[in-house]
Amino acid sequence: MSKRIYIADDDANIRFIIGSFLKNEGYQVEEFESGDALYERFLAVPCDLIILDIMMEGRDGLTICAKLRESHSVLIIIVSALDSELDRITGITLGSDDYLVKPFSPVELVARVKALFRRVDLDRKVVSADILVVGDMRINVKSRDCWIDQKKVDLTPTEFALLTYMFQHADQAVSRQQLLKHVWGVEWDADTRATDDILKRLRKKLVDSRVKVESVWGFGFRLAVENEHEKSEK
Amino acid sequence: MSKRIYIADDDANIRFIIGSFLKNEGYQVEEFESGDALYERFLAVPCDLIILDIMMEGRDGLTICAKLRESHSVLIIIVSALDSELDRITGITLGSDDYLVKPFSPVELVARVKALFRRVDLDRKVVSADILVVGDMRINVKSRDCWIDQKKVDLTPTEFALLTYMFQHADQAVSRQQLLKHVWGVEWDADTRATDDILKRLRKKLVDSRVKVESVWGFGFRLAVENEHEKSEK
DNA sequence: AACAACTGCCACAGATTTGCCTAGATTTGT
DNA sequence: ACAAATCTAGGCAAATCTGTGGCAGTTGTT
Repeated sequence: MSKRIYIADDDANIRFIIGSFLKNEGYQVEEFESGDALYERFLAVPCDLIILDIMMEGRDGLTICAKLRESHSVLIIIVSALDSELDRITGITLGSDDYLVKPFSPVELVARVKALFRRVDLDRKVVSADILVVGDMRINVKSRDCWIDQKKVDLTPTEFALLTYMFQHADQAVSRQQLLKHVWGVEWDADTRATDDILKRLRKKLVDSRVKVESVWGFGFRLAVENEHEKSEK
Repeated sequence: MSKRIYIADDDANIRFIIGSFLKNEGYQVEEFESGDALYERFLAVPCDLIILDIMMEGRDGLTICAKLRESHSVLIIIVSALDSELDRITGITLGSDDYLVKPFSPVELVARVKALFRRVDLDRKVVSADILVVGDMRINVKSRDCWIDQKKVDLTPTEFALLTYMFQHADQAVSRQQLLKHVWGVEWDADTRATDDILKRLRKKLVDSRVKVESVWGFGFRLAVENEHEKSEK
C-alpha cells in the first residue's frame, strides 16, 4: 500500500521539487499552498506523513502541527528557513517528528521520510495499536480502560464503544446515523436520541479532561481537544 | 496495562517535550524537577522506566541511578549534555540500560524506550514457556499445578484451563465468548453462564493472592494484580 | 454400590445501564 | 425580534448484568 504524503509550502518551486522527488519514490503526494488548506484536506482524507513549512501566511506551520498532534499521530516533518536553536526546540515541542532547515537537499528529505516510515512500520509489527491517545486522554482497547492523565475513568459498555469510535475519528464531525450504525450496529433509520443520551453521560465523565465532545448543530458530534491558546481567543 | 515512566530533568522544556512524545505513545508519564523528587515518588509508586538527566542540582543523576539499582530492577535511560567517553562508561556501569546525549531527537528517545520495553517483554515470554507468572502467582502448564507464593493451590481441570487462558491474557479484558471458544471449545453462540460459575469458584481460591479476577461490566473479565500503591491512590 | 468431586443450571436479590420523556435553554432563519 | 427547530439536563422505569447459594446430573474412585 503506497503511503500518502501531504506537503504545505507557499513556495511553488519548493513544493514542486519536493513533490517530484517523493513521487519518484512511489509515494502518493498532494501539495498545498497553505497549512490551512492542508489541514482541511487532512480532516477529510488523513495521510501518513506531512511536510510543513513553518514560515507561511495564515496560521503558521507550528500551529497546524500542534493542532494535528492533539488528536492524531500522523508523522510530521517541519521545514524552516530559520536555523535558530529556539525554533528547533519549539518545533519539536509541538510534536514534529523531524526538522529540516532550508536549504536542504531533496535527497536528505527523502532519506528522512524513509527513515520515519521504517520506524513506524517496525512499531506496527510489534506493538499493535491498542492504545488510542487524544489530548490528555488515552483508552486501551485491549484492557478496556480509559484514563484522563493519571486518573482512571469508569465507562459503561456503550460509552466505551462510543468513545472508541470518537477517538478513531477525532476532529471529524460524526453524524448520529454513523454512530448508530457503528456503535449500536443499527442499520435502519432509527429515530432515536440514544446517541445524545450516551454522549450526555460521557460529557459528565470528561469534565476534568481537555478532550471535549462538541455538538455539530443539526448534524452530530465532534471530538475536540480544548486548547489553552484557543480558549483565550474565544 | 500501560507502562509507567518517570522523567527527571531540571529543564522544564525538555521535560515537556519528552513527556508529550511519550504520552502520545500511550505511556503513563510523570515529570520531576529533580532526581530526588523522582526517587521519593518511586519509593511510593514504582514505575517501569526512568529517564534521568545526570546534570542536575541536588544529588546528581548517577547517584540516583545507583541508588535505584541497589534494590530495584527498573529500566533506566540516562540523558546527558556531556559527551565524554568517561561519563558514558560511568553511567552504564552504574546500571543504566541506555544512554543518550543531548541534543537528541524525541523520536530517537521514543525508539529507545520502545526497544527496551520490547526487550524485557520478550525476556519474560521466553522464560515462561511453560511457567506463567502473574503477580504473586505462578502456574506450571506442564506439571499442571498452581502456586500462590509458596502455597500450592488445587485446581480442577476447567479451573486450570481457564486460569491458564487468563494468565496468557493478563491485564486484558476477555469476553465470555472468547472464554467459551478457547477454554470450552464452543463455537456457537451459547447462552450460558458457565464461565461465571468457574470464575466464581476460582475467585474463592484466589482470595489469598494479589491476583484478582475483575469483572468488566457488560463484557467479561480481566485478570489484574492488586497493587498496593494504586489502591491507596483511589 | 456408595461416595466424592466436578460442572452446569436455576432463581433471586441487588446494582447498573440505558432509552425515553419532559421542561427549559440555545441556535437558526425570516 | 420572533417562531421553529434543535440541543441539554434531570428524572424515571424497564431491561440487563452480576454474585450467591442451592441443586442435580455426570464422572471417576473406592
